[in-house]
Amino acid sequence: MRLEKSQDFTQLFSQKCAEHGLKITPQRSAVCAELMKAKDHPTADAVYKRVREKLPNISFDTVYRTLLLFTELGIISLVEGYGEQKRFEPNLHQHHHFRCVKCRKIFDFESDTYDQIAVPKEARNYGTVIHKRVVLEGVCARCRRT
Amino acid sequence: MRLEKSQDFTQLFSQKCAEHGLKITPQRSAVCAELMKAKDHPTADAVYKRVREKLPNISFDTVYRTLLLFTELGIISLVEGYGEQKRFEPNLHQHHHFRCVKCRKIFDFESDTYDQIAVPKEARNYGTVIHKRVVLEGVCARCRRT
DNA sequence: TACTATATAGTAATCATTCTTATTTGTCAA
DNA sequence: TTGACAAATAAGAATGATTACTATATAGTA
Repeated sequence: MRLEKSQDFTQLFSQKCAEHGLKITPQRSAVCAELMKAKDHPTADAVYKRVREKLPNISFDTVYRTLLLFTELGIISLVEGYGEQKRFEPNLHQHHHFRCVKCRKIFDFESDTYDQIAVPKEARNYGTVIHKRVVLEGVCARCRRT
Repeated sequence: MRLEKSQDFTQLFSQKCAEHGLKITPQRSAVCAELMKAKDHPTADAVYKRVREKLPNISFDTVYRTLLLFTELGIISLVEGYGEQKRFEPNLHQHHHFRCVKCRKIFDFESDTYDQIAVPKEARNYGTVIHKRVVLEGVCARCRRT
């Protein structure tokens, strides 16, 4: 059975805090509550603006730290790639990416199967697709060894 | 027939410069030459360090501008996502992304077909896959209208 | 309630990116 | 080949996101 989002969050939040001996503060609860409502992929600044409606004195830093903490705890995640330096892609041929989450290296690979998969109707409704890529995240062989 | 990479670049570079009335400078040629050799997905700083071996007086700014220019011209591209503010993902269920290249909005969608596609052998050799996501880039319906 | 480790606010530092300006340099036409 | 000029460059400053620091406040617990 799939839990409701609000249950997911509240449950995960208290569970993870307990597990890691973290305090449940009004700031953390407020950030948690906003994430629960979020239907988008907010930046730290966006979350800060929303939370401030409830807790006008909260600092940006606290929101930011809390978001990173929640990411560590697995309550939320980071959208792949964002928040790092620009990276340039000299390979213009259609290909896909394996990204190492440890060393941040990106490996290219080609796959006819991936190239051929159709764009689902739901996605087509969002707009015109220019480019399609499969992004795999994981730990590369080299990082796995160390 | 697939062109050699060096042909791609040199050809594209002169062609695009001519098309757009851009000057062929030693700096641009040097950046172009480095990209031609690159087998990775370098940051601007990495390209700068490499180019400086040939042109010790080149400024970081010039390398940076040149990379962005080449991206505009379609000689290279940007790896999707990198170089922007962190974005947090409150949706933990397996899903995929449609990203609008204009307004930068990200739309989630679910797809059993996408979930089920196997990881190709080549990619498995790179390391252990933790997460798999299809990233579609395009122009969303709202941006298309304006 | 009092204690203590943890968390917070406020601010400063860092890093990537972008902008500004004075100078230099390709390109093209004479 | 030379001169004119638009375009490009170097150097450094400005901006914006992120991270670090520190004194104060607070949640959790005995």
